[in-house]
Amino acid sequence: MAPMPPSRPYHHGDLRAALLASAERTLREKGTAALSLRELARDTGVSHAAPGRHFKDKQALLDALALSGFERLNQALASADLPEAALEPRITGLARAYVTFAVDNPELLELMYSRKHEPDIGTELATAAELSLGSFVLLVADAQRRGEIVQGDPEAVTLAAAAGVHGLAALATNGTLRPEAVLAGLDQHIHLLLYGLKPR
Amino acid sequence: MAPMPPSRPYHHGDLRAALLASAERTLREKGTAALSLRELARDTGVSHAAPGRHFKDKQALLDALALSGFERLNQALASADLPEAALEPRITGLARAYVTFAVDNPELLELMYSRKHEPDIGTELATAAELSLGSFVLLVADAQRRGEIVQGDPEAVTLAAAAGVHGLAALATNGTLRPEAVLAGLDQHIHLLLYGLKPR
DNA sequence: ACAGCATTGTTGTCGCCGCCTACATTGGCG
DNA sequence: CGCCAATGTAGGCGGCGACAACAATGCTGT
Repeated sequence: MAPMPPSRPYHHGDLRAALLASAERTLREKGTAALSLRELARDTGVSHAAPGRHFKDKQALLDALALSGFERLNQALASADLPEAALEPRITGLARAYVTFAVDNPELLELMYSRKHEPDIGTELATAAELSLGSFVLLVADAQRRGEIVQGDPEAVTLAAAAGVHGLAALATNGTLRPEAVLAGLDQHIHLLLYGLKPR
Repeated sequence: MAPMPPSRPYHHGDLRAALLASAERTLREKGTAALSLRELARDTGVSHAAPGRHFKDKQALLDALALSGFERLNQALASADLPEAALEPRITGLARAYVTFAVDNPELLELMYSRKHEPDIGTELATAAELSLGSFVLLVADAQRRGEIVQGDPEAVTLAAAAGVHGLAALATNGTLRPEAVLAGLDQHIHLLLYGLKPR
């Protein structure tokens, strides 16, 4: 019998993208710990060393995943922002977009914020991460200009908002809180953030 | 030549505790990823299978580490709480204790909140985690009784405070923010939390 | 005292992993 | 059209987690 002609050409065409797609699928289904380059290669139908041509090591693949995660998160935040809206609906929308992304991509979010990235891509990742905060920075700047928000160090004000939202996302993601409960209580949460815990 | 008599008796005495101590040291120095049962065994001077007698698998060891982490965190929070103090200094003290623990034990904190625990110890861990929130629950209850804090669903109010503090700790821990900067801005952060972002 | 047993530690092995090197195939450029 | 860089393959190395079979030890009941 003549050997079957290979159904797939020797060169894959876009192995890098295929690997990233498969990796993200595995990440979503079985978690970061279950991600192995060899299994990834098997799933993609290439040899166990092929991924090494596109990612110098496993961490490089994780970095690439994290980067694409930030890109999607930033896109989601940008789409959700309503620069013309009043403060409360605007920040609520941003927060909802952030928490929704977190709940939909818990493992990816953990990866994005895991403090173990290669130094070089680290700068690229840091840029993307700062861009995520960018929506909140803009919001605070606009609101301060309109007098809708307390004056004072914009960085501190932004941090207060971002930390609250990120903390909520983290607690919803790591199983401490039920994601639906967090999303359901989001409006109230933002209200408390804006009006404070002290009675007025 | 007669073989050297073993300097250490065949039975270690308290291998479990020794493993946990060594593991936490490694965790602090080289991170979770660098934790291997075999290296742990070597460092402790036992065979590579000995840890298996005390932890059924690697996850069981991680669970035990996380549990001890919660115990120390809860102790730190309990010590830092000043039930007689006014709201703002009291919550600031708690927040400082929480963030300080986070900054001093970043890898451990990540482990504590990693959503990958064995189901059985999971309940034990969940209990310990709820205990951590307990300090904040108490604080909110007291403050509501004294009228120092907004009325309404105590759970929502507690969550607002806890999410803010946890988010701050997370951002300080994962490299997004400089830990010193977070600790330095903590008083202001708590003030914003209490008085809100809206001008009064 | 001591036999029997559960506990705890050891040795050896299996399969999987990440990473490396040497080699094969391919596509593109001069 | 020939050469070279890019991309994929095959094989191997050391380390890992898990398991099984075996050995040393301490405990307990009589």
